[in-house]
Amino acid sequence: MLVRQDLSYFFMGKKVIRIKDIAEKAQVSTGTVDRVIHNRGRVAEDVKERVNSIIKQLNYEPNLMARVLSSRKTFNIAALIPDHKIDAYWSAPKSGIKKAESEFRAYGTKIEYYTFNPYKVESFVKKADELTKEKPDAIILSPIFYKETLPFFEKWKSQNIPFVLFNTEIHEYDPLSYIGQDSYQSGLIAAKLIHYGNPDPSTFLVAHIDEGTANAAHLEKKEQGFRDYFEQNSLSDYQIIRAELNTAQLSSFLNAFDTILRENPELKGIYVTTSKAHEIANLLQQKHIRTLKIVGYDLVSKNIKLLNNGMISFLINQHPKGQGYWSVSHLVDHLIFKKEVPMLKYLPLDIVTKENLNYYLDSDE
Amino acid sequence: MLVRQDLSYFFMGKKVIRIKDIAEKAQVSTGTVDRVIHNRGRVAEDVKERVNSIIKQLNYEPNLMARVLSSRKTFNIAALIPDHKIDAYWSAPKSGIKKAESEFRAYGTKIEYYTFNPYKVESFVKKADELTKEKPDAIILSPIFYKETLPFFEKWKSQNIPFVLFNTEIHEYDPLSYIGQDSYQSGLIAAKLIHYGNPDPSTFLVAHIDEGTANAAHLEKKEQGFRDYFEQNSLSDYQIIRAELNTAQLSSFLNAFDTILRENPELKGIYVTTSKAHEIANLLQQKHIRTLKIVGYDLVSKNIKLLNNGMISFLINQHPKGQGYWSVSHLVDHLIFKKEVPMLKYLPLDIVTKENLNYYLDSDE
DNA sequence: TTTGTTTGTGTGTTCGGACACGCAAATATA
DNA sequence: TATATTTGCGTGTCCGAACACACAAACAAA
Repeated sequence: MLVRQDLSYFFMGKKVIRIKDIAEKAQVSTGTVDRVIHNRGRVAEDVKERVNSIIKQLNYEPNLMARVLSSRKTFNIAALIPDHKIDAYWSAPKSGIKKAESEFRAYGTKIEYYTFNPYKVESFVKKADELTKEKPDAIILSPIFYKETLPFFEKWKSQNIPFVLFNTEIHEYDPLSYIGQDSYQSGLIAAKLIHYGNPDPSTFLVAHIDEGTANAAHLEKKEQGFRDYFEQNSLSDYQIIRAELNTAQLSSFLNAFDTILRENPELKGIYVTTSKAHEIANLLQQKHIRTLKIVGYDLVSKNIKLLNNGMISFLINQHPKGQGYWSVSHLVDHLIFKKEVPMLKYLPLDIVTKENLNYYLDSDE
Repeated sequence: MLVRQDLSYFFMGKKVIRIKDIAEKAQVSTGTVDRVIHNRGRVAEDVKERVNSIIKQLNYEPNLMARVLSSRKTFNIAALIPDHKIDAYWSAPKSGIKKAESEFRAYGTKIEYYTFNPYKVESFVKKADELTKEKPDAIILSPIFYKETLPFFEKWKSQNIPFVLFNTEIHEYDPLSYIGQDSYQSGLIAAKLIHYGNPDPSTFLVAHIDEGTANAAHLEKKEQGFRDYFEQNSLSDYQIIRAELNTAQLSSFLNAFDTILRENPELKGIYVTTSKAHEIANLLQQKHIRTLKIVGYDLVSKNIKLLNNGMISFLINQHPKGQGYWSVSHLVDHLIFKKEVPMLKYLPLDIVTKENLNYYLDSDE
């Protein structure tokens, strides 16, 4: 008969501590140590303290492999996200979620998708209701409807279901974690880029296109960052104007834009705070106007085309794929590995030109 | 007595395949399946085929947790890297390696560091010799000395020790993987940035500072990218000049630079292809020249200071930390998880301004 | 005092895979 | 033919942690 002896092995000169080692040192059984670790009760107070102090002293770190393997739970994560068939932007976060899903599948995570129409509140509420009924172990969502989301937060909170937000930040009922971009900083960057390309005093337009109240806070922060750049650098001879445009009503959109062009002959740059820079760029292309610098957001295909032909100067990439990925990753760290996860994770803001576009298109963060 | 029955559990509707399941279906024992999987021989040919076809058919994916847990090997990885006390640039890759080390410690990886003086070949050779004697399970290195590295590659190759290169690319004796930046593309980007800020025809300087032959290929590629940008965009009325400067001999450096300034009154921008943009920026600051746009590389503290006060317009970040991290990560994927790893990984090129600097300073990729 | 419940602790099985060993049958060598 | 060796396959233990269960002692209720 084979008996491999108890190695209690060493790693980098240090003994690797197992529950068994703690048990021996504390003169109790592994079961007791386990009960202490998981606070499952049924342990005498003095023993508990003794074990805990030994755990601390030996700097015990549980073996995650063994933990995952032995407690073979499956965690159901619900992802409440906008339908990418309706707004292409959302395909990136989804692919990030999918990437994480496949990476963490082995740990027993399962993701159920609830997709809603980003332009219809009812659709959001309906899906959120469905999801809540299923009582998932955790939730990922982009709460683009502020008012309607709050009651759900309350419910999840009371049911102790952790949720992670991405893309859109809501502070109330603190989520486990928020993954997103720093809108204010991105406004600063946009300003820098536009200013850098137009060193002489002129007029710049901040255009909020096609996003109503849903993202209002974000857009405001972006605009504030943009304006503050000029303020901070004492560039008071630059004029910043703003416009809210909606391409749904095409003719009024065209009119409004024409008016802006007419009334601002000194206009040299446009900062589009949403992913709709292509709407403006297309228009300018049709009008054969090539003197305006456009800075926009997000690597959606329509933007990419116009970045490549030079109509758009820069796109700021908010790592939408990374947002999806990290949302899941944080949840897995929390649920499975019981790690502390940061409450806030701002993803980097990448400045994308046609020259470095390739990296961001299929970067697998 | 408790008997938990064999669950052969389901996940997302699909049965999760274990060795046991394969064994049952193939009417053999798990030991046999194991021998097939690991090609340990001692299996009849027909059985082997049967098992293999079932593995394929059921799309068996080994449980990595279980694998790591049961085969409790420790892998010794040797990291051969330049001393960051001599050149600050190298602290970033090292911190990336350390990050990966702590992340993968649980999988049984141990990293031994061999640091050499990046300015002394002998130092490199000595450390490489030491390392080779230790017969590590894998090697990570930045082969900044081309000629001297080749014999080691040969040796490691013959000893079947996989090695990963980062930062500096050498094609011969193909490494397991190369992690680095696309120098040519970064030249293009630099050109775009400098041109964007100087739309009117003028002169630009490509300055190679303080790096001799070690990085020659890289620097050439950068310059080529820079020049090609103007070519591709038919900007033939821009003049591109080049200079190789060495700050070690200070007076000749100053003289050379003065000459350049004197002879090129139309000079509007400087592209520093190394991490030494601060040398130029400092000089210009002393001379109170603020009309030149400088684009350089790497977030070393001296550069950061000058980025923040506006002397340097942009820094291109080559993700040095990520290079270290991904080197280890690829090795772990290969050694432990037996995954396919890409032969080439170009990390993104980030355009850093003082506005988005924060993200890159402690971004934990 | 007897019976029931709570508290404290130890034991044994399991997760999926790796590998050492046992052992019979087939084949080779004497 | 007797003895060695190789080949093919099964069994059992272990990795470290989780958790179900067994069971004695302490305490409470009858």
